[in-house]
Amino acid sequence: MPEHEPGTEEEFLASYDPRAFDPVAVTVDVVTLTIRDGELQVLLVLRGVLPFRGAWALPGGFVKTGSGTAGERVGEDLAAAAIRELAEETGQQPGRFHLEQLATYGTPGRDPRMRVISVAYLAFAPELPDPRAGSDAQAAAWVPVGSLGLADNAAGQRPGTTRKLAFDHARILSDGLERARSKLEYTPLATAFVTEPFTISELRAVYEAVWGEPLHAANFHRKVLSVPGFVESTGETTETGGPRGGPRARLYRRGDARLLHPALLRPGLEEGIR
Amino acid sequence: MPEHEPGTEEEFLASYDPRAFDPVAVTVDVVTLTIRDGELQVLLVLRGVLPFRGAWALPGGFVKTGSGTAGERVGEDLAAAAIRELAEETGQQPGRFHLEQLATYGTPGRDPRMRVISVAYLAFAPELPDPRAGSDAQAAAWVPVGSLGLADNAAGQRPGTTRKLAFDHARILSDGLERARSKLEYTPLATAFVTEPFTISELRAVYEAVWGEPLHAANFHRKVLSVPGFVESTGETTETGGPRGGPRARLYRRGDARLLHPALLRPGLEEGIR
DNA sequence: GTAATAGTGTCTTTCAGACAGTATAGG
DNA sequence: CCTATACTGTCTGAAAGACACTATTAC
Repeated sequence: MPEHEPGTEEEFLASYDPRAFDPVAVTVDVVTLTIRDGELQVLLVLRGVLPFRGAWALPGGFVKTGSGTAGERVGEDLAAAAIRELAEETGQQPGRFHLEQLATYGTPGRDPRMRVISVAYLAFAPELPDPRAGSDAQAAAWVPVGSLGLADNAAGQRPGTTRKLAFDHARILSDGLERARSKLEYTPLATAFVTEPFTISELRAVYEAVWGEPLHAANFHRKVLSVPGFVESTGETTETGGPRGGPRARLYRRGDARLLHPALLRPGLEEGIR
Repeated sequence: MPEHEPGTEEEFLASYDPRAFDPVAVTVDVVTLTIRDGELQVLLVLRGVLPFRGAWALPGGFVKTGSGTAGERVGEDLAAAAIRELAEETGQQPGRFHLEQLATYGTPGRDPRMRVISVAYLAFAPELPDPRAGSDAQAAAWVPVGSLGLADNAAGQRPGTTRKLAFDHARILSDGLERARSKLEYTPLATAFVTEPFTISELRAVYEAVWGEPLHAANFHRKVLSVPGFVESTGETTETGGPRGGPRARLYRRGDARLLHPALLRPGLEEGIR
């Protein structure tokens, strides 16, 4: 780190050498969640290159840092890199997802190649067509999270069919799932998993899939409608009843609330996590 | 990125050149909050080096990435770097703080020297002695957050006395404050701001300082004691009454709950953030 | 004494959850 | 017909907020 102390910021920056640093790489990894076949699924890629060739991993890649130096705005933003990775694998245009930063993972040795800092993002998507493999990937697929046997505290796991994820991606996915479960409680993000217009039952299916437990249909219905700004009625109903009978359901679109008051508290969490 | 496809992971890693990447630096910045003189304060340093010499900033510095290559576990973990920075400025031993990762900031141009990815951490500290300046800093001080005129949505600001922070540290601090306000609701983290044993009034003062509004003393008292695992009684009381009279208060220590059920909801947030 | 604070009792309102019941659809 | 589902009514218990009140200390 240069310490010759020029007088002005301009002089200082002109004489600054960014290559004096040890090599580090910055990547983004994206946990993309959706509901398919009534269960929570995550977008994974089958790695086609080393390291971890042949293992499943979260889609991700290196952030384009650019080669400019002082003051030039080169390279891409972290969120932009996440959107790019997501678009590569799903073939969807960016605007369709809710995307938020999850956490950053930088423990030495987590990538065998070099020191890698991974900024993980969390995306919520409505039901999408089958993914396509991007570069460096042999395949991309939606995988039920319950089939991954993650060591977290949610219900509905099948530890038998564990598929080992590359790097520390099991940990990242686990953190993403916990964030998703938590955010359903106090934000209207469940609506990011459905396409408009949607029924209250479809919304309930989202909660049941993410939380991994059945909810009381009648109380859920009343609760959703009583939270201001969660959903708003379109005045329409579905064309037909459900697949196994029942009346036509009313249709709703997303409301304008960004926080749910009061929140939808997750059941089964009553007696404290001590 | 080499693409000559050796057969095994070992061969691949041996031929991998980490220096083929554009230069990026990774830093940690720490938002350290405490309660002093009944108000929420943040630890800032007065920068003694360029860029932004003479401006106040969050304490932070470059992560030691080490120069090892394939597979070697060199360099320091991100959290370790945050603890190191914190210890440098406060002179306190690490274990006394609650520390958690806040978010990562990597917009191109946010640091005029080069592309810098900053992993921000959030620390909660009990009342501590005056800080000392570490390297690269002319001074370090506890600064009331209300005096910084941040553009956030909390009460009790004085936009007149704005002190401009270096880099995008105003944004980072603002995010940290919002995280702190939110975490007081559903976790027992308020206890990280007081020294054991503490009184319910001291705990209430923490909530009032962080949330920036007075709370109903009687209801707060009953509420805290009714949440299982939040605090546990020591059986002792204070030696004397308060500075302006009143009976001796009972003393408590931290309970074993990690989540508050039911939560202490923040008032004034009732009508939704639409 | 007065003023301030610690802590308790109790009432009202709100909300979550349980359960019953009605109406509408598919088969 | 039977069954499944959408939605409403109503009751109970938990909890938040408001207010009144007592007890204990500093001054």
